Amino acid sequence: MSRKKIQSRPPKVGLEDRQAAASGAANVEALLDWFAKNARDLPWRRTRDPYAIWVSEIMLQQTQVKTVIPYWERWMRSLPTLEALAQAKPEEIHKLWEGLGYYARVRNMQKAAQQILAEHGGKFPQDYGLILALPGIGRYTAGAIASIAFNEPKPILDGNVIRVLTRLFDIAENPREKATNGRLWRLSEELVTSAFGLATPARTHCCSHLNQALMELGALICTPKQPKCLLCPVRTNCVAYRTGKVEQLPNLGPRTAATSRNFIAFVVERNGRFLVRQRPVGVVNAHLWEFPNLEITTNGSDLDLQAVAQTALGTAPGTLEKLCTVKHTITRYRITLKAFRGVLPKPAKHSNAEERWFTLLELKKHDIPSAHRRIFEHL
DNA sequence: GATTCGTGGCG
DNA sequence: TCGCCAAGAAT
Repeated sequence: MSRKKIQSRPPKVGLEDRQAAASGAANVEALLDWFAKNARDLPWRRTRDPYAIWVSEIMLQQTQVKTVIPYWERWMRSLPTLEALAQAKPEEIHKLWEGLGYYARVRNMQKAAQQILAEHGGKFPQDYGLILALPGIGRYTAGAIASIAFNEPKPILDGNVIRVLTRLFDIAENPREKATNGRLWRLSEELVTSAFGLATPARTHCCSHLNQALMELGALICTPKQPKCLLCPVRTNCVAYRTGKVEQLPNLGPRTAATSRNFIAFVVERNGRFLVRQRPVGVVNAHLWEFPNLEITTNGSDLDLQAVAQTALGTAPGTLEKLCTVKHTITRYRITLKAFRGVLPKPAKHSNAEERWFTLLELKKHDIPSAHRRIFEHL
């Protein structure tokens, strides 16, 4: 014991967090008890299969639980094993992902599955460093899989945990700044390490449950607005609660403002088929199919529709009738997409983009970005 | 470190 | 309606 003091390396946890660490064990006990009674019955909580947990974690990146549930269930029915994913056709995995967004996630997942087959004999690696080395897996996801599937004492830090910890320890600095972010990771590590020490024969999932408890608390109690502090298991230790600053945290700073953009899309038909193009690699929604469209900079009142059609299609349909207007937001752009429908007498002569004429049935089977899928619903 | 990558839920 | 935000990663 005294040897430890003699070593006297700089403390991993800063002075400001000494007190926090001291109350750590109490917080961990309270969180584990609360989680045991209040955890939602989510489908991926019924398994400890690392593959199934991995799939859930990738889907849950920047995506709400409610949205993910049906996707996860469909995915696990279609591709129940790592081998199935590794061998699946790219079109199949894209279709299973359609509507979830961030499509690089699903391509990275298949790459990782193939890598696991090649390098780890098809067994999902248990070692944190090996998990972290897989494509599409960063520090958060590696920690989540290591702790949830294998009960390893690895920390996690996501939007929920940032909110819980900045409030619990009254951290007013911006969590996105490097120093503050590092401090939050260390606090998270303190908690999961403390949980690891509480393992008993009756409690064999301490790290898994502690990490999930932090996120569950953020999702159910320690919410961004109108947090339910009176129901919080750690409110007596929560500095922001005691000082009435809960709603002011976390301090994430200003967001980049949204800008408006306008697009015109053309739904052209010929012999019962519709013209679509595949978006090239390197742009938003790469690989997905959409109706030919063009961004316009005018406000639309003095728009020469035939000229726009000429540019977008290489030829102009005789008549164009308005089909629908779709509004959607993608990252920092507020997009208004006006769709017009027409018949093309001759084949459009065409651009470099991959181009097809699909029947409605074929269209339904392909991966289409959300905005264009809403146009499709009007057909 | 700042940007980019989608989409939908919710107040 | 509109802005915020969600089990982040890659570049």
